[in-house]
Amino acid sequence: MPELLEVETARQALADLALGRIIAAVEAPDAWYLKRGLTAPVLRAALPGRRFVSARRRGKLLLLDTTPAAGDQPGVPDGPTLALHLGMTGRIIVDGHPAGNALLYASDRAHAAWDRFTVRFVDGGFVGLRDPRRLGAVELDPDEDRLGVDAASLTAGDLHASLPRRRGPIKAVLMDQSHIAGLGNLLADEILWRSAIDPARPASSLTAEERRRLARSVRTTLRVLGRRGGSHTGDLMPERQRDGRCPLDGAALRRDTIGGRTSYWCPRHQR
DNA sequence: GATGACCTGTGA
DNA sequence: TCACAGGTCATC
Repeated sequence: MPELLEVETARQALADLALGRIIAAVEAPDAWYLKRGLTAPVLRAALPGRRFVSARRRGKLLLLDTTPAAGDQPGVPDGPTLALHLGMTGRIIVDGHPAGNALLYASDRAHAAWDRFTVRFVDGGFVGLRDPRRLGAVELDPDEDRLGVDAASLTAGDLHASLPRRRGPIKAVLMDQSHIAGLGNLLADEILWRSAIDPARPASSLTAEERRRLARSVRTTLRVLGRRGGSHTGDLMPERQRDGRCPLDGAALRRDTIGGRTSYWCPRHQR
């Protein structure tokens, strides 16, 4: 479950290790993995000869900008932008080393068949996307604005502007990538638990004070769990099971489907 | 806005 | 053996 924090770890690895190296070849053996009309021949025409010049992230989407053409000096992004999505079980591999910790719900083994996409460099190294479950994706020049504000820079003002107009459960709104980008199921549950807000509450029913509390909780949760090592290090995580109990007050946690996802929450202090 | 499909490894 | 994990998209 790579959420914002895991994708950010991958972004840092790419920024540290993948920039400035000349691309030699692209391997895209799984056509289904290429989205929005992209094909392997298009990639092979677009990338070799260029270098990655910056590694960005918007929500859960990784973005690698490239230099204009072969021979041009690195530093000026003017070529196509390669977008990588990790889906549920994707991991970035740089020169054979996986970026970040092993994922929950995903095998930590390496199968050649799981290498869905690889960019090889002239120097012999490579950047790869390994994904057992095939729920990730590769795009070229994606529409970045289909994603909302990145959760890492969310402000109370953003929530004041949007939540009063939204009817759906607050948890579904937090996970709507076109509204706020980067939060997945685990982070959303942890944030709402820390905010003491019932995940099924209509977003429009939150008071201004609750919106402020929620925005603060998004920042705090990302910072704390980021330091601990990822989305799976939340206080609520060990109790995400049947018969789980609230780490705050000991109440029996509820397990409900909210926003289409399994949600754990405390009916005593989340209101 | 809610639901099911996609995909496949894992563990009960 | 089979429910379940869940990010995203198509469809209702």
